[in-house]
Amino acid sequence: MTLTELRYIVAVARERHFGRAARACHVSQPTLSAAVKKLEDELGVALFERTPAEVRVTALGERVIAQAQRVLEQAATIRELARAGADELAGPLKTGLLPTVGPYLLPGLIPLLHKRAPKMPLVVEEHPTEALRHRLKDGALDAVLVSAPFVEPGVVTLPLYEEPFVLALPADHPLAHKKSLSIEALRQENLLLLGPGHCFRDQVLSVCPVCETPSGTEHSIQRTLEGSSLETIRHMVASGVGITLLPCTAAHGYSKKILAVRRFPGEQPVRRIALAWRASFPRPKAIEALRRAVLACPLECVRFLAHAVPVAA
Amino acid sequence: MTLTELRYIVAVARERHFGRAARACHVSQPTLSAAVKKLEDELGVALFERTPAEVRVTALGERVIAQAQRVLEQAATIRELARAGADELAGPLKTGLLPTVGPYLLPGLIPLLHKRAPKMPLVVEEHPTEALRHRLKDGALDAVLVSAPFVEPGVVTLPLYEEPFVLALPADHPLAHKKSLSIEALRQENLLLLGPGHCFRDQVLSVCPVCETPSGTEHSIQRTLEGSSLETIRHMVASGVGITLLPCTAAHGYSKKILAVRRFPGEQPVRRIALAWRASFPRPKAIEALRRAVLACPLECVRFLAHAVPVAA
DNA sequence: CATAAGCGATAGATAGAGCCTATCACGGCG
DNA sequence: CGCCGTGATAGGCTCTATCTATCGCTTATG
Repeated sequence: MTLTELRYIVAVARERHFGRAARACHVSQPTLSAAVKKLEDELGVALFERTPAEVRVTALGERVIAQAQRVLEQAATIRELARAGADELAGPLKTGLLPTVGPYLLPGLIPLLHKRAPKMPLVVEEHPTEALRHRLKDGALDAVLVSAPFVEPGVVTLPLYEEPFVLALPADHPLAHKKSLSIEALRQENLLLLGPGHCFRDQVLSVCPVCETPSGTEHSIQRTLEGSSLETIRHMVASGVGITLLPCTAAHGYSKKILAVRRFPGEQPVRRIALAWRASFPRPKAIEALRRAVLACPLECVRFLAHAVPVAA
Repeated sequence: MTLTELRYIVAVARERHFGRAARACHVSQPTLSAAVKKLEDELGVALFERTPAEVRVTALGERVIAQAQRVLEQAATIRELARAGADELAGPLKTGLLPTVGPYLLPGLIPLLHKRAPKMPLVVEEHPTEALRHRLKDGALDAVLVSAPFVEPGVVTLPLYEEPFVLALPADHPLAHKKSLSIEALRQENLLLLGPGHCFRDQVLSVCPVCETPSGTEHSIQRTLEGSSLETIRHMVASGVGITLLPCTAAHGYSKKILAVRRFPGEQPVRRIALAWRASFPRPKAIEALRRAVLACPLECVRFLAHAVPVAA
């Protein structure tokens, strides 16, 4: 039994005439006759009674043809489903990003993407790098925004922008007004840090000066704040608890009279935010739309990498 | 799109593995891969995301496969319909017969046929010959029992039995006891006749003697009883209104003290009852069952023609 | 009554679809 | 680094869906 054969018997039943039915199906009359006969043989029943005057549908044929029509309708809805879903820019895109990225990127990204791909809602999750990696691999996420390097077999990674780290400190802190600023100057400062697992924490530690201690090398005086976010740390800095390094996109929002933000001179510490997706993900246009939307985001302090080349691991 | 392809994608979705799905479908893995790809190309969408670790069903794929399952179920119903209807001895057989046959044949025929083909109810209509002819040709009836000759293009006719005409008359009628009986003796009798359109009326007239009248040749004194049946005529004969000729199967039922029934000696007038059906009717076994059931009917006064050969016009 | 026309079935030929085996490319794993 | 398992690809074969041409039957018509 084939869908073609079902189309043929429905046509014959409708036209009550093999020749007309064949024309309606755009095949020759022998083709249609043979197909009908083949189906009748396969089913072991006569669907039509051929008389010289007319083609009559048997009692059983009526039921079979009604059912065939149902099958054809259902098959047609498959095509409709496909047509409706053929647009890669339709349907939710499951996206994951770092907690140190989301709050500062999404407010600009979401409206942009909604304008460019209105039928593609962005479903967003925030997780640390390793959770993002895992959820990307097992299909829970379609795309992730992480900090480079991000190497994973079967995953394509594409850097989107470089984001300098800036120093955030209370407005009345001595370093807020010192002419020359260097990383070294942080050695004796009380540095507030995100909890372990946050890649930004590790990046901060890797650029900060270390100090000698009895137990070996240690970083400057620091307080790790478990379960906190950049936002809470910023509030704490503003309230005078200590200083911190922030991605530049996370530095704004406080009055300068309370919170001072300073760039480092010369070669600045940076992180490189990259977009990553499974190489096999079947909606490349959705990825591309997301990429372009990120590049168009109003992030004033970052350096966009519009012409970076995707790298597959 | 083919039903085979739909089967394949459903299997892949179920097994989440091309190789296992191929085994489940009893085809090689490349065959299945190619078929899935062909369907995806035709629909213009990706149904599966192939990763080294596993095969993932896309969001759209989920919907397409659910729909495909529905299509396959509906297609399976066609097979079930056909299987249930493959028995030619199942389903009603639309049968028509003469009003002068039905009341005398059916009481014996129905139980016999019900025993031999329990799943084939006999749907019965009584009509005059021409109405039967018309309804047979246009498919309203599948088989008819008529009086031969019955010639019709595309229709096969097969005589089943010969039925003598007998004389019915009041028990106190002179002819009821006369030793020698001949058709000629009816010349002056009051002959009761069915209305025009009944073939039996014509058959009776064709065997009865005619008498000369001023306006030409006419039959013996007769009364045509419009809208009547053999039954009513028989009652009228019993009540003494006149005499009549009856098919022998219609002669029984009255006490001999009231209604006398006499055969004619020698060559008897007869009618030949035949079974007729469209040559193209697709249930020959149903016709054969009906034929055998008629031949097995307890009609004591008829001569069965068990070995007659079907004749197509 | 013979001829012509209409219809579905049949015959023979051809192109394509479906299927196979063998092999490749790629990632995972010891 | 080589081996295994996966799905994709290549090459070849068979079957089938389709075509054109024709037949056989029935009906309409001169």
